Amino acid sequence: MPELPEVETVRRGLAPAMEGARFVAVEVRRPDLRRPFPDDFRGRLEGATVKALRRRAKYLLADLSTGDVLLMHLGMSGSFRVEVGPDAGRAGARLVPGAYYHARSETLAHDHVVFSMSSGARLVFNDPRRFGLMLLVPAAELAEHPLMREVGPEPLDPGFDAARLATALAGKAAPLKAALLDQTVVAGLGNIYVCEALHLAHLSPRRKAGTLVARGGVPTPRLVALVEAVKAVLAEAIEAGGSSLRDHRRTDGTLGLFQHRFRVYDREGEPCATQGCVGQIRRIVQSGRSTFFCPVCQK
DNA sequence: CGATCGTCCTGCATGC
DNA sequence: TGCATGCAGGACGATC
Repeated sequence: MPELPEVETVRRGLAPAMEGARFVAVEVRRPDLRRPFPDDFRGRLEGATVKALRRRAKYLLADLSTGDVLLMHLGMSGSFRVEVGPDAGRAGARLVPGAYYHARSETLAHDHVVFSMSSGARLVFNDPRRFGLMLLVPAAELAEHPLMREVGPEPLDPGFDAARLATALAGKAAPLKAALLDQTVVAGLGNIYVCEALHLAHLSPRRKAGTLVARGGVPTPRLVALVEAVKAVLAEAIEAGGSSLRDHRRTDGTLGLFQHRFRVYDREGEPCATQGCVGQIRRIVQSGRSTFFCPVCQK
């Protein structure tokens, strides 16, 4: 699913429809996502105003006027679509000048949650595989919530740097691929962007994570390059509106574009894109998941 | 404690 | 065409 760039793209799409708007009606059509919905989910949301819509790791966080935070995760296949009513032109214009939004549609298969907002927008959460999640957490408890407590640094924040990553990776025997997928090491990376970042940094996904840290916990030049690669790949992907494979679309229905810029992901057998490299992209399986890399230039 | 593995669920592509 | 199999952007809980 949605990794950090896709979740951030969704956040940017939802924000104009949610921020400053009130939940007028909340419909839960299917209460059994990854976890059951909280008791009185509807009652706690209706009437509440969204103060801000934030993202942390792959979670969307809506700060509510009631003191609750609505925490949402898209799982593997979750998406939102923003619909505006018969007054589509007006409402759409009010949401984002020039942006296209869905006209109000019939309910589709796997539409599990519908938020009707005072902005005039209907926000429909669709999730075929039902790995998604919605919870309400009192704001004061958010930082210590089990889902948030262990989450690592935001990779695009200045606080995520080589020194910070060195601390997390020091002594780790796990392959770099697995270490970067670990949300406590760095937040928001998933299978695609780990593959892409490792290729950009010319690092093998099979290399032991601890080998990027020199004695005394000092980051090696390779680790510095990895941090730069992670930031660059994520920033470029957000700029492109994320990647659209099977499920992910932007909230206005348009496709993200970053999949056209994959250098390794799902490119098994293709020539390596690294300047001057004669390698061919290979697919291997690590901890049960596909890894794509170039065995020639990734060391 | 840390590191793997299986599992949740549905849809789609592939191959026989 | 029909069916079986495997695979998919995530992450938790069990297990070693």
